[in-house]
Amino acid sequence: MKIDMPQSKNKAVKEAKPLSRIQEANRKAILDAAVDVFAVSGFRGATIDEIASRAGMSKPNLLYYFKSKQQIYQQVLEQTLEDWLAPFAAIDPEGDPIEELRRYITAKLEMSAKRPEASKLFANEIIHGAPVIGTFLQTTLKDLVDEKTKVIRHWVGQGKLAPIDPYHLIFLIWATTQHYADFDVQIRAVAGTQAGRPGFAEQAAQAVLSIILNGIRPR
Amino acid sequence: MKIDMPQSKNKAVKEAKPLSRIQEANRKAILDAAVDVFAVSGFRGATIDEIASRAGMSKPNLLYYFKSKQQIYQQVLEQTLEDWLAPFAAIDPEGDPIEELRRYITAKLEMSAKRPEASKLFANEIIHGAPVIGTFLQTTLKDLVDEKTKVIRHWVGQGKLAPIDPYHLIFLIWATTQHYADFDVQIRAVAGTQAGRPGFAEQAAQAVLSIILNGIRPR
DNA sequence: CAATTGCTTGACCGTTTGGTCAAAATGAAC
DNA sequence: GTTCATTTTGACCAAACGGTCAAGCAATTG
Repeated sequence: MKIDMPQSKNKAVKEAKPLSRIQEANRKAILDAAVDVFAVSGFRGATIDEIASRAGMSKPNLLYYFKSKQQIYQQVLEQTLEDWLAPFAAIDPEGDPIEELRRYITAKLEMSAKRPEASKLFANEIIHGAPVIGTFLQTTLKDLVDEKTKVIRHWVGQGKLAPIDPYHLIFLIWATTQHYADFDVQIRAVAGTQAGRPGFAEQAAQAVLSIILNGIRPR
Repeated sequence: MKIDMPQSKNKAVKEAKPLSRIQEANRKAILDAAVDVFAVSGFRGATIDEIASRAGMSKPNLLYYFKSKQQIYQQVLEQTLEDWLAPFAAIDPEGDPIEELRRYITAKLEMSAKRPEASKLFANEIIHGAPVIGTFLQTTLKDLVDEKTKVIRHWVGQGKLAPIDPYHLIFLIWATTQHYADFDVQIRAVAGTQAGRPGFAEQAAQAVLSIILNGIRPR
C-alpha cells in the first residue's frame, strides 16, 4: 500500500461544483460510515461493501460518489485531521502555561471520549507507516509542532515550567490522551466495572492532569 | 509468570514433541518474519505469502508448520506477551516506589526502542478490538493489574507517592512508553533530524521519567 | 542400499473484494 | 407529459489471497 499524499485542499480550484442536496447527504453518510469502518478494521480490513451498507446504499452507488476506496480513506483522514489539531494550534503563547496545557489536555481527553473512532483512525494510519498522511506529518504538523516547542521553551526560559524537553512533553500528552481512545478495549478489560461507571472519564482527566501538570510545574 | 491464552489448546496433551533441529529453525524463522509483517500490515493486511517469503520458504511449506494464518498470529502474540509483561510483574512491593517505577518505565522504553514491532503488534490487536487476546486481557492481565494497583495504593497510603489513582497511573505509563514504538513514524516526522541522532532515546527516557516521577512524588 | 519418514513445492481451487458497466429508476425542467 | 440529466443497482470481471493436494526431494534408519 504505497500512496502519495494528494492533500486536496483545492476548494477554490474545483468550485464549478453545484453539489446537490442529495449529493451532500450521501457523501456525508458515506464519510460517517467510513470513519467507523476504517477505525475498527483498518484500511485493508475495511470493505467498500460494508461502508456502503452502513451508509444505506449499494456498492456501485458509493463508487459513484467516491471513485475508489483510497479516495474515501483520504477524505475521511483529511476531514478529521483539522478537528484533531485545532486545540493544539489554539495553545496561546501569551496565556498561563499550566492553564493553557490544562485546557489542551482536557480538550484532547474529551475528544478521545466523544469520538474514539477518529483517534483510532489516526493510530491505525500511523502504526502502518503513515502511507497517506506521511508528508503531512513532515510538513504541516512538523511546522506546527516546531512553533509550539518554541513557545514551551520560552515558558521554560521564563521559569514558568520545569526544564523539560518540549518535544517529549508534547509526545507524552499525545500518547496519554489518545490512549484512552485507542486502547479503550484494554482499559475496559483491565479496569473492569469501574470503566463503565459514569464519571470514569472525569476521574481519568483528573489523574492525568494531576500527574502531568505536577510533573512540569517549576520546582 | 504463566500466561495461558484462551486459544492455546493442548500443550500438556501433546506430550511427545520431538521438534527436530530443522523444525525449530523453521518455526523460529516463520515467527520472526511474522512479527514484522503483522506489525506493519495488521492481521488482515498481512499475507501468508509475504511471511513465507521473508522466512525464506514457500507458502505451502509455511502451512506445513502452522496450519493457518490465525495460528501464526496467535503464536506470535503469545510469544511476545510474556516478555512484554515481565517487567510489570517484576515491580516489587517492598522496593522504593519511585525507584521501582523508574526501573519499570526504563525497561519499557528500552523494549519500545529495541523491538518496536512487538509493541505495534499489540497496538494493532487492541485497536481492532482484541479479538484474539480479549479474554487474556480480562483475566490474566486484569488480575496482574489489580495486584499492582493494590501495591500502588499501599504506597500512596504510606505517603510515599502523591495521591493518584493507580489505574490511571498505569495507563499513563503504558501509553507513554508504547507511544515511542507505535508512533515512531510520527515522532521521526515531527522531531526531524533530532530523532535520528544517537542519544535521542536516552533524552526521551530522561524527559518521560522526569515528568512522570515528579508528577507522582509526594508533595 | 533400500525404505520409511520428514520436508518442500508447483499447481490448483474457492472465496473475497475492489472496481466496471450497461441499463433501469428517479428526479428536474419545460 | 415529454425530455434530459442525475442517481441507483444487478451482474459481472480480474486480481489477490487463504488454504489444499499430490508428487518430488532430502534425511534418517536399519
